[in-house]
Amino acid sequence: MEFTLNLADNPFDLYATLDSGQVFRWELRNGWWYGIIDREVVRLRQDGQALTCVSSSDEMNASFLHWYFRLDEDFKAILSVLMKDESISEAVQKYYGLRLIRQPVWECLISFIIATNANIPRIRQMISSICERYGNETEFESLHYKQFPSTAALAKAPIKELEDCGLGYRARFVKNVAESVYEGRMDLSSLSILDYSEAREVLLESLRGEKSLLGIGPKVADCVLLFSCGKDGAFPIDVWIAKAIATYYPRLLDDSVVKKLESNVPGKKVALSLRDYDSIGSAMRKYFGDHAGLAQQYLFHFARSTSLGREL
DNA sequence: AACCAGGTGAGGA
DNA sequence: TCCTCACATGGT
Repeated sequence: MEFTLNLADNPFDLYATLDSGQVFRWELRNGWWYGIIDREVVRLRQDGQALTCVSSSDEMNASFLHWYFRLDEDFKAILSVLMKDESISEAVQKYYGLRLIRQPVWECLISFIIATNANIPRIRQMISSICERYGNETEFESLHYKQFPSTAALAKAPIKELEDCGLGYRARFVKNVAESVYEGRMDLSSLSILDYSEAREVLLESLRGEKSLLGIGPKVADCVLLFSCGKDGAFPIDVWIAKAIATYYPRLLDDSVVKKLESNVPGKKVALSLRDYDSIGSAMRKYFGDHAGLAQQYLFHFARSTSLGREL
């Protein structure tokens, strides 16, 4: 299947979108972005207003791609609400057309468990390793690609093997969550139906009683809710966003929270309580509105690309 | 060679 | 409920 979408005046930046740290498996080769969405291999390229898609499956059609990249929304209207000050406006202008993606929830959940306390190149490496070892193969244009591993494959994987994929101490979290999903104790398909706080409860609380080693905290939960469950108000707070907020938006936060963020000097780490974390999320939703999550994604990408990390 | 990375859970005040 | 610390490992 091959087709070309005309983006017309619908702002879209394929590169920024796939390079913004929401997805970890897309690769740029010879001018094409190669990716695997569920079972299907796809290659994409953007030439101005034209977005060309080639894949082996008829399911990878224009309407799916619209859904996946959220091209059917009134993006300009959403952005105009977000651009309330100089800081966010600069970030939006720099990566204009960066979109949130609707990615498969299982892959997203495992990916962001793996992402804890690691940098993006290493996250990509770890995910690539588990796909290589546990993923089913798909052929495309006479090359072989690996799908993201099934719940069964990761649930049954020995912890030692997962550690060998470079996961380190994350191995037991991945196996534990995989078992929970595989055995039906955690229902990922319910998340997009529930509202934000209900869905968050499912991720954070559903297994607390029986097992304490889960690996899903508020940040991982927010990533899943934002990047694959359509909870547009979710506002994941990682070290980069914490720096960005301390720099650009201290006026929106309680003094005590600002002090904690500012005390994040070399050698120390952000130690936000759940209460503080949630208060920041609420403040940002109040300020940016229902699409605060998109603002978060621009600020994240912007913070990482500037010298924010070194200067603070 | 240290320090850091899309954080979280355990344990103790 | 909050704070501190360990955690595996590779990037910078």
